[in-house]
Amino acid sequence: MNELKPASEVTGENKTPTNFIHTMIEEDIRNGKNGGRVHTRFPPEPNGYLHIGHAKSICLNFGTALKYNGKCNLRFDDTNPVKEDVEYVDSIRDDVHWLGFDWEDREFFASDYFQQIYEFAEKLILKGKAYVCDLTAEQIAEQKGSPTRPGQESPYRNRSVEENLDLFRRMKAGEFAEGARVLRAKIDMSSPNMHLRDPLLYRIIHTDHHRTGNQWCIYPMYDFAHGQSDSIEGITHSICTLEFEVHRPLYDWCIRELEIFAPQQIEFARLNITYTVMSKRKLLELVKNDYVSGWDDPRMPTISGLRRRGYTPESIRNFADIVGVAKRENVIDVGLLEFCIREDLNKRANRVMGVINPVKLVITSFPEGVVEEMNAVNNPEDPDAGTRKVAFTRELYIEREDFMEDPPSKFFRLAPGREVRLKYAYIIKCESVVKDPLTDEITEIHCTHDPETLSGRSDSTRKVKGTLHWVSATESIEAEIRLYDRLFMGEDPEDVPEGEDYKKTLNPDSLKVVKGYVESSVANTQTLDKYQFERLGYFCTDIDSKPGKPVFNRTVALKDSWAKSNANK
RNA sequence: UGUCCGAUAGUGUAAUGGUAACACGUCUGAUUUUGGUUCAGAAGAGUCUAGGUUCGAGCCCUAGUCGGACAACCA
Repeated sequence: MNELKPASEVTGENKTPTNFIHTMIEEDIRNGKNGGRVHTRFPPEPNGYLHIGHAKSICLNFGTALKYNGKCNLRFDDTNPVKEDVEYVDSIRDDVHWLGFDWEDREFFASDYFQQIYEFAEKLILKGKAYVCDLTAEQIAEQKGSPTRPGQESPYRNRSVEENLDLFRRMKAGEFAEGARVLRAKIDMSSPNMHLRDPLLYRIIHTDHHRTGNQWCIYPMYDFAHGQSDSIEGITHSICTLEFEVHRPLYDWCIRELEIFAPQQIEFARLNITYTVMSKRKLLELVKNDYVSGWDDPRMPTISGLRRRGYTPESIRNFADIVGVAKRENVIDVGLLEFCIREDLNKRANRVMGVINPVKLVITSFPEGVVEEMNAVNNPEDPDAGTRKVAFTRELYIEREDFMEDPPSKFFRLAPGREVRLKYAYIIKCESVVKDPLTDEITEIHCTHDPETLSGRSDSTRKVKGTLHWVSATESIEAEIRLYDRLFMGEDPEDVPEGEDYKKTLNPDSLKVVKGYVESSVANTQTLDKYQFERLGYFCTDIDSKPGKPVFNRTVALKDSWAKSNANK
């Protein structure tokens, strides 16, 4: 079910998500810019796990390349050794791949270009466009001014080319302490754009890099690495999120001063989803402080979390298509994501019966010790999925919510004196209930069955309002069921009273673990197998699942118009 | 008091000077051995405001309003 398809089959061509980026690209192609070539890149920093917002970017970048017969590179933007780690590199590779995209042999690292970028820096120094500055971080910040107030020029701004070159080379040689000096671009301290006020290009960091080890002790800043990397790779369209819009003049400045190939940076609005947070910093905090079990906790909006939750790559790609690409800030209703996975799983997931809040039901008219094999359809949406047998016995479990002693008129399920069909089995009638004398809790429901109504029989045409799922009390297997709800209680977790923190809005009931029973056909279930538990929702086998002791995650519940109409009252 | 960006049904996204469409959501009804699916249908915006250009403006221009981004040796 999750087999990887070639990238060429997964998206692009047939779907036409017309958006402003594609409009721009088509114009570039028409004008013969870059010889009509389209080359994009997905440039994550390996300092955390990818989330659904990255998925949107991945689909955009790889999808765009596919659509215009171009290429898309995977490039790790690893210019800050103190935050980055190989663990993240590996997870990013896995996630992009799992989503269904292939970067072939074009896996790059900004750190691959450190030497080249260093030479770019020397070139700038030689041109008199960069200088070594000895000010402290605090002093630089102070002299930067504010958006409405111009900055002041550094006293080191007019060092000679020779002195700058000498100092920069000694920075590289490790002669100076961390933070002692930086290389700065010489642009305009009174520019209305803060990023043009002599931005930092290089800083000294005496930390081993996950790829280059101790080879370097100076590292380029984002602004002096990203555009250069794009240029080196021949990226034609460098797609990024809105917050980099103000960086674009600097991006262009560097390219122009360096006189190298000029990619075009295009910005789009990042994805936001209701009831979740989408920043690596916050997600990292949730992981580090054990608010969740890890980056792949099924409640996390990470790709690995969604995967473990039971989402399919197809559903996520489709979601990325549906939400569209634009420049205005947006918040997508999490219901749309749920729609996408239901739509996909409805077609693909086999049905199975499982009871997650069991109450015993005894068919008093059915003989003891007899096991009747009922025929069940695996997937009504897919005739090729075939059928299976489900064991029916005198004692069964049904869902506690499927019985009411004193039901409202619109309740179609079981109640004293009422009839329902047991799916794939008989119509039964409730005769009595047994209660715990102490708690008044119903412990057993006693019913009789009508043997003439066996499912599938030509003469079993009697109609009843309700059909219940069930499981044999003796032939089913016990399972751990993990029921997930949204991680945060409020639509916007950031929307908290002054001085409070988004973590205050964490939903204490986002995970409920229950013991349930499932039909024995799933005894040999494998990790990530997906099912629809009839009438309940879509479930997927968790990595914690063991043979004989299955564990299922609820991916998403089925739509429930009954529950909804009740909730509205 | 700065610069940049944005503003279209509840939420998103289209409409590229010709009279607002699609998806999700909502609401009906039909079918259904899943209160699922499917099918049929409905309601819901006159495009932030004010001017202007034009035969004609959601699209172009101007001003304003509101929202966002920008002052990390992060990316």
